[in-house]
Amino acid sequence: MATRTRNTDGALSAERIVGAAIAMLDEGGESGLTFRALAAHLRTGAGAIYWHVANKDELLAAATGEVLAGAIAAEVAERTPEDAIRALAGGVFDAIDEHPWAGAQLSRVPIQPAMLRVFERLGQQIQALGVPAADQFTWASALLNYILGVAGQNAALARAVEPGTNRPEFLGAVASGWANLDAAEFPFIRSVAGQLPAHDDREQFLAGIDLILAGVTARRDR
Amino acid sequence: MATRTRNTDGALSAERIVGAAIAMLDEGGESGLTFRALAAHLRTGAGAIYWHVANKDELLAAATGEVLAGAIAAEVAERTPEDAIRALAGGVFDAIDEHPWAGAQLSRVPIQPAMLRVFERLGQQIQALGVPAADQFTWASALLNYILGVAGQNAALARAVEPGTNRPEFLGAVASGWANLDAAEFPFIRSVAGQLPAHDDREQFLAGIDLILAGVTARRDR
DNA sequence: CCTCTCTCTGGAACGTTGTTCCACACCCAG
DNA sequence: CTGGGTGTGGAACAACGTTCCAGAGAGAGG
Repeated sequence: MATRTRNTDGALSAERIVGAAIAMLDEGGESGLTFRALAAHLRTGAGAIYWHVANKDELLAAATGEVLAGAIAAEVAERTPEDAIRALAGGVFDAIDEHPWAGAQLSRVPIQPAMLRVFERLGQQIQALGVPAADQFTWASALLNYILGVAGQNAALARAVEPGTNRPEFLGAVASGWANLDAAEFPFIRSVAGQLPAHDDREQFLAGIDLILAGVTARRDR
Repeated sequence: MATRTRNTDGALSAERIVGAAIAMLDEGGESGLTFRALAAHLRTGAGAIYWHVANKDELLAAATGEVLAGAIAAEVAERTPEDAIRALAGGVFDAIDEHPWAGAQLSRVPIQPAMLRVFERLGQQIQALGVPAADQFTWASALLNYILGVAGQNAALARAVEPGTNRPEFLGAVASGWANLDAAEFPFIRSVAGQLPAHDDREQFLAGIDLILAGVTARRDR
């Protein structure tokens, strides 16, 4: 019944473990987080970590939730529902752009607590837009799935680029590959290859959000 | 210079390996494919497989490409561009719904050859819809990312449900969890929880496609 | 003050994985 | 007949997530 907290300064805790995990994931990517390296980084053993964290999946989920917390905490209550959705989606994008491993996690597991909050916010704004009740679930899910798709592709790109080259160099190589595809079979991809290296990911992501929002208002007013 | 093919009947080949890999992935999910089990299934050793396949990533990519080939081969040249996009997206959905592991692969790696063909088809129909040149790349990417997001979530759900329960039972449990969330914080999710167990994934996916297409025509005619 | 117990630690050990290595069989060209 | 390239399969390696366990440390109760 007594105070069972023995938290001295240097003690292990779930928070310290998650924090160290985030640091290692940011530095070494998804493959940079192992229990051995994490234990070494915390100057302890692998077994001690399991006292505070059930397994690696839970650790990844906690790290992703932590990284997304900032994007979710942002206030709304201002401007239009469209702007609120844009701000929320942009915040999520910034988080997964800064921590690509979190994007991979989001698109790999079913909806987890942090993303459930995002879904709730999206749904509330969809409701505020006056969408018929029968369409709210489907249209909010469309927004969520689009966000998750971008999250996964962002992480995939980050994983593919990391070796030695930098991003524009990598995209330039992909673009020249696209430009050399068969002209009869890939006319569209050849025509857009030039836009690939210079395009702004965040801007393109938000343009997709706007496209879906345009569909929402068009269908609602049908 | 001579015919260097020694292909007798029981010999190993990349095609046989990919075929066996697909069978094992379909039966045991993403964790059901190991080089040892694959070697045993093919009555050979793990080392022999590496003569025909570079590594596991390449094997997964080939298996995913094979599974998507049918969806890509479907003809177009009929009806409206909207219908062509719906048919293509529906074909991709059917493939990843039947082989969830392929959906996970698509959302985990950068665009690969099979998906590049899907992107090409999407872009051609976006062009056929009369979309301004400056928006074609972005809007086709929006469609692709939405498809990839659904692919990833489908795979995540399939991985979460497999233990012993079946799908409606699992979704019912998730829905009752949603219904018991805090009323003040999660009004939207509580209001849509009832739709979760009975909803049709394919129908909802195509409704999302329609939503984006509505945005395309609305923005185009702005 | 002693001792019991519960929390927490850290390193060894286990089983499995992807991958590499290598000795060896097979078969066609010379 | 014989050499070398093509293909095979099983042993071996390094790394991983996870489990196990002996024990340190501190507070509670006698």
